[in-house]
Parts: sequence; structure tokens; C-alpha cells
Amino acid sequence: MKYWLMKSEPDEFSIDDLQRCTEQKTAWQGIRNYQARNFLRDQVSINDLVLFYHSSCKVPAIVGLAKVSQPAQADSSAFEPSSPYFDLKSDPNAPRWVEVELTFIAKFVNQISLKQLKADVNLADMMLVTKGARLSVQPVKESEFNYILSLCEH
DNA sequence: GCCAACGTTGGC
DNA sequence: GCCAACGTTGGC
Repeated sequence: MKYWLMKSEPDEFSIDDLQRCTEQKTAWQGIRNYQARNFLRDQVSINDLVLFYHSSCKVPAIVGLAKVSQPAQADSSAFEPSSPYFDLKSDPNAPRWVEVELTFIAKFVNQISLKQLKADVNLADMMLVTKGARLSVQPVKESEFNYILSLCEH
């Protein structure tokens, strides 16, 4: 069992959108960064747990929990010319980008803001709060994950 | 909207 | 393979 943090702009796709999806599942498409892609492709496994993070919004925060319900497969949006994620260089015979499927688990009543995360000495080493951590798919240590969940339950 | 910090591209 | 120019992310 591994733990991840995945970012989404709530204007594009929020935790509420995930909860409203059919069967509360969605294809996590549009990752166009090689380091993030490599995590998705090589390390993210079915049943891994995912902290859902809202970025580029008024209060950036960890807002909920999801799980990986399907492992990596070709990101079909890369082949759709009408998609904002279209990538001419992704060959269907050798897909450059991958997607996973996420399933909603919970929306946190106590959302943990970036400000709060940064101020917490217990999370000083968390990738999200280290300088310049722009990765949209990040590994989270088990200790960090459990600690964050404990904050959300307060 | 600004801009720092990264990431990518492409000429050489 | 270097690196300048350009593009993107994302907090503020």
C-alpha cells in the first residue's frame, strides 16, 4: 500500500466533481509532466490511497481522500484533437502519457490548508511544502499520510 | 496579475 | 550535451 497526493484545480475538477461522478470514479487524465507520469506509470498501484489537493484557488488545501481503482493505462485524452490535453507527439502505438482511475472515498470536513501544512513541524519534510514542489503527483510517506488523516478527524 | 521556480525545446 | 529562450505551475 502506497500513498500519494494529487493536485487538481477545483475550477477544472474538484473533490465535489469526483463525488458526483458515476460510481464516484474518474479517469485521472491530463498529466503532462514526465516525473509525474513516471510515478503514475511505474509506482501507483491499485488500492493505493490518494490525498486530493486543490491548487490554484483561494485556499489551497488537502480536501479529501480517494483510492486508485485502476492502474495506469494510456491517457486517451492525448489522442483527442479536441481535448485540451491533446498531444500530437503521443503515438497511440507507443503512448507517451498515462492515466489512472480514481474512486472517491471521502471529502474532509476539516480540510487542511497549505498554510496549515507549512506551519506544521510534523510535516516539514513533506514534498508539498518543500520549495518549488510543483509535481502534480507526489508520493506521501505513510507517517505523513496517517498524521494528515488524524488532523482531518479532529 | 505578478513572478519565482521549474520544466521543455531546440540551435549549436 | 550545453544553455538560452520560452512555457508552465501555482502561491501570493
